[in-house]
Amino acid sequence: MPELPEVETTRQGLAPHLCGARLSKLLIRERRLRWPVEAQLPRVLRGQRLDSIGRRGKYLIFEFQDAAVLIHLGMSGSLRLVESNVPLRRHDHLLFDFDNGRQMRFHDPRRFGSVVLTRGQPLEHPLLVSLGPEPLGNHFAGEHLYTRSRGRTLAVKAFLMDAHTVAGVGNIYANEALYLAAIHPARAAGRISLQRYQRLADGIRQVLSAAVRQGGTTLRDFVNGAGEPGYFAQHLNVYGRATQPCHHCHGTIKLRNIGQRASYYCPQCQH
DNA sequence: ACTGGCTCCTGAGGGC
DNA sequence: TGCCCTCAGGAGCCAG
Repeated sequence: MPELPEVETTRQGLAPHLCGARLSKLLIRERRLRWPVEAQLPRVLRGQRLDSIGRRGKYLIFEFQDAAVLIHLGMSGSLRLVESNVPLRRHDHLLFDFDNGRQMRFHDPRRFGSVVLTRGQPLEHPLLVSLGPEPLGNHFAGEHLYTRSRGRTLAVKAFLMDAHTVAGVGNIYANEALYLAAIHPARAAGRISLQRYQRLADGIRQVLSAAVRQGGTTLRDFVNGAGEPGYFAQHLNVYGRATQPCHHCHGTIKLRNIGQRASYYCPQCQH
């Protein structure tokens, strides 16, 4: 499942090979993604130079001269650079050919991902404009979490995973950050002190930046732009470790559903 | 304004 | 061994 570190890993892998190149051809093989891929996409982008690849939360922003493309990887999506003579795989839905000979393939078995065209300021697009702060940016701190959570009764883990609270913190890293901050995932968001939220913000930064350094977490099939896996899985403290011993207290890691999502935690360490 | 539930989809994995 | 069934999971959307 691509989360922020996997998306950032993808961005860093693609940018050096594609920025500055012109899109020579775009083939849409399957337009039924989260939203139907706009039929005009190839016509609008053809011949345009790719100026940059940015990221906002889990959205990648491909900025061309006169338009931008927002790509979300959903939970099974990936973008890979290949030689154009590499055989197509099932679920290779979009093929982007660039004039430097590179081809980028959007692959997504479950089709929860999206490829959206925007002609205006990408950051003002409805999908991006109301996102919370970037967790690895300069404006993210415990004060923000504390202020936003006053009066809220939902579980802190669901609060964290809401992209309007903070952008890009998904299930794996929400579990890990709450463990680092010793906060129980089911605790009501509005009943956590400023001091504990500061510790949580630190935990989020810590776990996300470590995962970016490791090239992301490969659980099942995540690969970067070159088709390589990430190595953060071996640093996970709780995610996927139900019934195994806590690294801190040696108690047993528990699994339970919170907000319809698998939540892993140490009942002894987290309150 | 919040909150929880539904929805899209496929492949992995468990049960028999 | 192989088939069938269940279900996870991001996040937009909607109803209460």
